[in-house]
Amino acid sequence: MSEDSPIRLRFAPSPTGALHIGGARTALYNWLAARHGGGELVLRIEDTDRERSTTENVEQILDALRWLELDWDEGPVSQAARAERHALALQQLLDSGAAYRDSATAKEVEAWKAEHGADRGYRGEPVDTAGAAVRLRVPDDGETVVQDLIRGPVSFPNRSYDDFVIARGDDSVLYNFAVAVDDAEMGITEVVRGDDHLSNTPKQLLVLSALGHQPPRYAHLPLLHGPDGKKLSKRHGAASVQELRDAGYLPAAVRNYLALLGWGTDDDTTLMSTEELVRRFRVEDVGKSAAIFDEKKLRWVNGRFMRELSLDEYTEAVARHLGREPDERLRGACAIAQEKAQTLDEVWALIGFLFEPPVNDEKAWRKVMVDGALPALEAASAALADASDFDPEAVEKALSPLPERLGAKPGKVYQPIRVAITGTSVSPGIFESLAALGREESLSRIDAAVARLRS
RNA sequence: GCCGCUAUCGUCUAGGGGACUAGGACGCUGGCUUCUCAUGCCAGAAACCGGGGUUCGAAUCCCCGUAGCGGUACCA
Repeated sequence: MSEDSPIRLRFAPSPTGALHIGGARTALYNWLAARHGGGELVLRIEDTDRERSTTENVEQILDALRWLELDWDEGPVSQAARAERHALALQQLLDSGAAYRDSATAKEVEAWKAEHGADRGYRGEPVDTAGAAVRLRVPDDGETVVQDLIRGPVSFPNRSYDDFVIARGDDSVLYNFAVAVDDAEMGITEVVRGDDHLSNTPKQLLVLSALGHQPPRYAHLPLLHGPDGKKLSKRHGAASVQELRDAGYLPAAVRNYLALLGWGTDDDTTLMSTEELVRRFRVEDVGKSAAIFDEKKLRWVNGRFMRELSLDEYTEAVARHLGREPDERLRGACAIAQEKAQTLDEVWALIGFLFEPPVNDEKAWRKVMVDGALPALEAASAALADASDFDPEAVEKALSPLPERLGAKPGKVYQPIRVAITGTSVSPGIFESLAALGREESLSRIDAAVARLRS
């Protein structure tokens, strides 16, 4: 990259629905490259397909970007809104003869190719019928070379490309034309996008050259696949950014994990703050091969980020996810659960008993409420009733003599208490859980369990 | 079909001619810690797609296969 002029990148999603993980990674890489290089990021919405480009779809993408905390310096600019600029550029090519009108149908193009060979692109004859599509003239000789930051030079023989259509019969322009014009006119210096665009790049280069524009630098990112090795889609679980949010992942963890999909730094750094990501990221270091999205590793990364949050940040995140108020009660609950959850979604299973009656886990009851449970609960009830105080330390002090006194292993004493107060066999530490529940409610739940065991 | 891209543990990757007995991370297995579940710590199993070259020497460079993926629309 040249050091003298500021870089300018763009993220240009087409609003065909939710922002998928692949698109999110492309956005992230653009953002990281812009921030790393002290450049600018433009958000452009590729909405020239008016059928699919609804305002809801655009809103979804903006939402996803905001949730990921990826900001942009300019836009969102609508590609469709730049139609006059496109029309001007189109006219320029028509006037110079670089493009021409051709009324050939798909069938006729196919027939032409059958006649001229499979590796030969279609070449049409100009007609002056209004309402005919506009094609760009592609040379028969030579090759068009994409200087790719990730792959190096990639050359494509010109003769294998059709004189491709750049505008429909109604003169509305097509993607490969609009992109080339917009990138040039918006002063984009680096185009960082998915690998699926590599084969389209020569077309954009041809348009740029016909228009007399300098091309930007390109970087084509390897695609993301699902666990089955196929292109990532809804079938693969959390495939969109909003699904990631709903599953209880933290934006910073998602950024860290996504950055690692196709890019690595040294041989032993995995967990990175966003500042560190910005500092270390270079498009040139992105790998060449497709990566598989692995939610297991995301979960681990997320768990690490969750545990590093301050209690206030943690409570805030949990509250937002649960749709509750981040009050003192929730804060106390979070304090005893923070070490145990990998996603925000898992927190409720751990702390729900503090806000609701015990759950009804029959399996846990049958497993734990066996011989010895009744005396243990009776003894615990008495000890807790007599406890001097009810903070975790006092509760522990009251309960810890019980196993020895009853001649039982600690688990035989604590598990029945756990099932009595939570209804299930998994919870935060038993002393902390009792203290958080409070003496009155704890005793009432333990006594209810005693009553049920006696009946 | 044609044009193109890619190929290291199950997964993400480091490595770019000798430092490779191929390193790290997730996951997995075992152990320790332990009131459950987690966490944390320790240990272990686990890979250079195949074949030819080039070279004293190839995971690394070249060629050919194979496989996967992308493009090939008056979609983006």
